Amino acid sequence: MRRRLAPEDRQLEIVEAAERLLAARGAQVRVEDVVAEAGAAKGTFFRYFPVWDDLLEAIRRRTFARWTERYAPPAAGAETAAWSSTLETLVQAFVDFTLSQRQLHAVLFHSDFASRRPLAPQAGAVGQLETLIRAGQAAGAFAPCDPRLTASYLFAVMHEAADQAADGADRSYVIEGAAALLRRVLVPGDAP
Amino acid sequence: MRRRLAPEDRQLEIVEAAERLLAARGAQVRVEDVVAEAGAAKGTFFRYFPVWDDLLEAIRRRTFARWTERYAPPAAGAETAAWSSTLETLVQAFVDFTLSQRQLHAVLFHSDFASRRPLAPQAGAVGQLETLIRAGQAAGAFAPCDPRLTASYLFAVMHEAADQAADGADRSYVIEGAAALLRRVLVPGDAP
Amino acid sequence: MRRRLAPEDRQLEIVEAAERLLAARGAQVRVEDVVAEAGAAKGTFFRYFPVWDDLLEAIRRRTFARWTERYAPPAAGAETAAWSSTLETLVQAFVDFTLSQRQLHAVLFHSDFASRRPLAPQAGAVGQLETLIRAGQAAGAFAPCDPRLTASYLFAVMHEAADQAADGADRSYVIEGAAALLRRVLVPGDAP
Amino acid sequence: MRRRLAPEDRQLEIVEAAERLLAARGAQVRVEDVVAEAGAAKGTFFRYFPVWDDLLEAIRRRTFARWTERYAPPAAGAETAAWSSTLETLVQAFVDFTLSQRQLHAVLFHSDFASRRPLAPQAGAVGQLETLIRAGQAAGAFAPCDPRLTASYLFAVMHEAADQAADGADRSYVIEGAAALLRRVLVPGDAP
DNA sequence: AATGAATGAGGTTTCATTCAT
DNA sequence: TATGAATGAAACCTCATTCAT
Repeated sequence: MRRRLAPEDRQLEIVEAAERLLAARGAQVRVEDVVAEAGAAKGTFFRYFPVWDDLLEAIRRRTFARWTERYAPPAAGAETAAWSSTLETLVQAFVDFTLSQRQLHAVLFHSDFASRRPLAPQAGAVGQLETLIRAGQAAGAFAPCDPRLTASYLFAVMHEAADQAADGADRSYVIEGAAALLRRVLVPGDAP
Repeated sequence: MRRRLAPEDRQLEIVEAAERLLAARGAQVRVEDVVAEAGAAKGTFFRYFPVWDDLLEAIRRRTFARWTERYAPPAAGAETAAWSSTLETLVQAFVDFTLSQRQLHAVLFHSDFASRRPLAPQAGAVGQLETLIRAGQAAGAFAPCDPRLTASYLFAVMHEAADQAADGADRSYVIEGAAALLRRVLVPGDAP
Repeated sequence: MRRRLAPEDRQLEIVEAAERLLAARGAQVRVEDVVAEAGAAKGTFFRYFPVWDDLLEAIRRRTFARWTERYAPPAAGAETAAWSSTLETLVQAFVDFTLSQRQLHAVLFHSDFASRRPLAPQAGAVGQLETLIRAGQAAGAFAPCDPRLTASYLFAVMHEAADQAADGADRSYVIEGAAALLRRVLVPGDAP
Repeated sequence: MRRRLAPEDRQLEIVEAAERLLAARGAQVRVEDVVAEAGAAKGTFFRYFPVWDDLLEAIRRRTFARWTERYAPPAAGAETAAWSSTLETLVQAFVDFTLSQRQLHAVLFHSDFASRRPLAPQAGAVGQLETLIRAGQAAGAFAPCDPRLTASYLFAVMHEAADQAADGADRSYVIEGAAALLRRVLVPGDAP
């Protein structure tokens, strides 16, 4: 049963099959499962992803793209009166996005893969947060600080919020807590 | 070549051998390597650690103990005039401690093991930080907040600082940045 | 169904199983076949022969040993009046020995293995022939020549005789032809 | 990028590409490498050579042709006063020819291919040697013997000489040794 | 005739874990 | 309690060959 496809299409089928399985079963997925789900042969898998981690990297890229689609930060120079609520929206979106794909999240960001294939520092939500901080500073709404370093720290907080929620903590509570933390760090005069 | 030892001694030999190897070679270490280093037989290993993760858990416990030895937080009720510098000392100690055992850190906290065997929320440095926050609040030096949740968030920041330093960022710079963040969050009136 | 054996015994079982299969089916044999025949598990095979060629090398050694058992050259210094018939006996023994294990011979000496794992020059029948030549020369029965080089050439002839016989040529005829050739080369005054 | 060629030209391109690669990298060469080098598609390869061994057979034929070009034996009935030096020339030419394409030689004559696709007995240098022996006998210069069988034996010696040289033995020495052996076998009264 | 994506059996190797001794 | 041989599922990967286009 040989189906000939354009390489991009075939690759896409494999990636989507893998995403489906990883979302459902987490790290237990094997090459064999993926090709079964994708209706392809083993050799075909290795044509597109010579090493398993290559697949995970592709999935990570897609996940970032999906996130960017879901949450677009205010454009630089935007007249945003309410920077505080922007922060809250961000945290909320991030936590919900992460919760919506727990298992996949664990595979991509809490596994050996994550240390074998480190991310560029400006990739994904961290880079986005950095951009947001720069915009807020340019607008005079955020306190001065190293945007990149602060972004990595505050992203760690958001990430932790998502992990807490995934572990059963109350979603709104952790979101509000994290958002408050971000406000205190970024917004001058934000009193406890 | 059978060496009879008290069970605790035998177990200790194995753990220490494993620590040595994990510190040097990270995640590549196998049961076989450990028993070779420890001078024990494979079956003996599994008597003490029925599955591999049990060994890692034991090592994690020891690592926490070592950390507690190295950094003791101010006792509750202590008269600490300088809570800000307490925070800085903590961040610094934590980053240095983590850097001193990078490979081991990666295995314990950035690998599949970490998600297979989640930590109790109050374990290790997080619990310590929670205690510290409560003490600061009791002394009226820290702003009111949920100590446990805030501890988990701020620990995430410290952890990120250590990872940044491990990735080659300037140690003092990331420490200072993280300490500043902790101050802003905890100390009322800490202006940017 | 776990059978615990002394390592040598288990290794022997595997080698013997492999020999049986190689003799019967030639180069088509796979690890899986061998372990099935030997009643062992795949992992057991690789404990003893980390690489397939290691197995073939072991079999080659055994084959040489078996040959040495079957044909012992005259001891150095022996009073052998009839060096010519010694040569004939040698050729005949060699051809018959080779014919008795054609398939195995092909695998060991006419396959990629042979070039991947070259033989020491004095190994097996070549070394034996060298010894024989030296003995004949010491007895004044053989013409002077480089014993090692000549041995390698005359062994090539014997080998070719065996291959011819394996290919269907008349056994006695090729043996007599090869023996005559050896005589002409080694025995002074042997007229055509 | 489809290039239309006369079938013979296309086939020739493939064979030449394969020869180049086999000469350089020996048995590691894959169909994929060959078509890349030849600028053809995989399917095209199999149009001309339905199985890989067909390619090797074609190359073997070309190698024989090249050899015949390089070394032409004295025509039957030629007046060759110096049959001994003819033998020496032959050995020398053969060893040098073989050395000039070691890797290719190994693939063609010391690999599984050689046993999967046996040669006709009169092919190549063996047949040539047979012809030479017949000519020498016709001229009364060589002793009587079965020309075909003797040719196969003496060719084995030449082959071994080439292998020795390829393994690092002194070229002139092994050539002289082999030539002397051929003389002793073929030329009556050639004393040691 | 040409292309190159797809196939899938084959093969090597690893290693946590088991269990006979 | 200790030993270490044995297990076997997995994982990874290759590559000659096929065949839809």
